[in-house]
Amino acid sequence: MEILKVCLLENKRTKSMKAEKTKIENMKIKEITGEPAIDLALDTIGMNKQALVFVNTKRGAEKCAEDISKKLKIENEETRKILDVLSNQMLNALDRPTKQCMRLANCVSKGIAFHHSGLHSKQRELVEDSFRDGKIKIISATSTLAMGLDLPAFRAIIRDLKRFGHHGMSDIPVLEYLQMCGRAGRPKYDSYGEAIAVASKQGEKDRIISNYMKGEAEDIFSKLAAEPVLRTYVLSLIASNFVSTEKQLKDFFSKTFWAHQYGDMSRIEHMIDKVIDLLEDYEFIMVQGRSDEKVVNKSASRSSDFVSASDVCVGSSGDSSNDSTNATKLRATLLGKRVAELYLDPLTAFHMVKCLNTGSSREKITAFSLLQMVSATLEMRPLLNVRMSEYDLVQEKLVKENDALLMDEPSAFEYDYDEFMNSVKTAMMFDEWIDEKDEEYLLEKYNVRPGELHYKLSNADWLLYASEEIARLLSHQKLLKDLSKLRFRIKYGVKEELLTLLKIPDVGRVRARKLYLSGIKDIAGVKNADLTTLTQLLGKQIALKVKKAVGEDFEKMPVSDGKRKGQLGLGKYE
DNA sequence: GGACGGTGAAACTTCAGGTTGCCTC
DNA sequence: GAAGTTTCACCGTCC
Repeated sequence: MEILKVCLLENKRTKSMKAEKTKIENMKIKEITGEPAIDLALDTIGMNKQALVFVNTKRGAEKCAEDISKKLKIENEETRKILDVLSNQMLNALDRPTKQCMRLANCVSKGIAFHHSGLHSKQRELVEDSFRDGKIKIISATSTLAMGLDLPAFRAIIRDLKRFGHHGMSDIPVLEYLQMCGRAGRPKYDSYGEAIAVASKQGEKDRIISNYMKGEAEDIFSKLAAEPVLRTYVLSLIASNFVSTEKQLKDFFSKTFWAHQYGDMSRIEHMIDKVIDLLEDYEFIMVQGRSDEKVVNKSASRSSDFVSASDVCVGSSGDSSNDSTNATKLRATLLGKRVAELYLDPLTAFHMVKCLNTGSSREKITAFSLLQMVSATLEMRPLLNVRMSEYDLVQEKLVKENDALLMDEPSAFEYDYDEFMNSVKTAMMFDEWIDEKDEEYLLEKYNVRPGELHYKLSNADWLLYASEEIARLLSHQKLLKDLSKLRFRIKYGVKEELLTLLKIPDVGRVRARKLYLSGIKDIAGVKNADLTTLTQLLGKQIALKVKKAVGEDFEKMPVSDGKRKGQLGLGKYE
């Protein structure tokens, strides 16, 4: 078991502390830069050990890694070669290196790396693996690295204990602090480890000792208290037939940790009632037998959406209780059942239903209108923020696409107007992605790092899939093709014209575009193209595979390597 | 006199992380 | 709240 040695290092940046020497309990750290976190990292390298430095922003993680790497010189030729190879791998992880890739590659060439959610997953894995191999000595990271990773870090240097939140800068939770400390001295790698928190002044030092080192971890609160979570689970319980009456539903919640913590069951019941009303209004559930039963004006065609009682009710249909809530039967409609299966917040699903109804009555809808529809959901948050300098640009796009939008534009004075504008900007970013703009362009224009981009893209893909499922249930056949095409374009980041070529294995956005620009626009074009042309465009191996995929196996036939002089191989820079 | 570059102050911007579906177009 | 980035005004130099 590891022993945590928890120490404090005073930050000498503060003027009042300047006269004081940097001190750590039982340790002397050589002052090189005056930045405690950096000096500690350098000291760790001097001990031939490894460390993680935890900071509160992605930018901070990058700068910290850069600052440490600037102080290092790799003298051993063999080590330099190993790091150069690694650095090259980091640089070429994407089709085209971004500024972030170059920054990471530079740091890695000195054995230092940064790690945060903005990194591409390939780079993140490479960083973690190289730290385990001992090639990387220091990782400067945000809290991504604090959760559950088993790394051979002798030290966890916690530089920042504050983070920007909903109410400005605030202290990180004690639980998170403990998670960070727990990264040091893992049993597999060290007999003990050191967790070091950096304080900027005496007051902060005392606060860290009392709040974090001697403080107790926070209580855990049930997430059911959050309305989106509650309505999702109420629908889910009904749709999965886990409950079929109001009484069963309330009984279920009365036994949850939420009820235990909240105490006041009558208020909880009131909240559940509100959610039931909402779900009924949305036509995701049917409520029967309630004393104040509402008359919902449903069209005859819509009634076919409901699952029959025998389909959805659990065996309690013969329940003879006299209790009024027990008599109130809850059944999910087909639509409600699917919404629950898709794990969507009912509010999001209802927003989609409204938008898709609007879309189905239109002659034509654009990709942008669907992208804005999914961008305006809770699931897509946090959205890209519209800066003051970008306001005109977003407004211009809005004017241009106004007729295409599927939701109503809120008034500029409404509370959610800013979020609406943000949804337009987020949709603009997706729109540029499917217009074949690459990661570097999107990083420059929208300040979205590759890792965040791919997270947002997979979110958009999920929401578009959910929209497709809802459109299918609503019989909006016309929209199904648009949605499915858009999902494909989001996945690959391509214009519509490349969709056919992407069906060929080993052909992604880059190769498809090369083929298209050379006049090879579809499967027939690939069949008709001679192997030499394909080899010049894609390289020999891929050309053979592509030919094989369209039914022509050249594998055993002799073929001339049609590579032009100076042509690159099938690397990422093609 | 105008273009250009350097400098510093002021204004502005940004700030962690990442479940859930299905496999088809 | 703080750090980093962008913008802008001002000044000096050069042609």
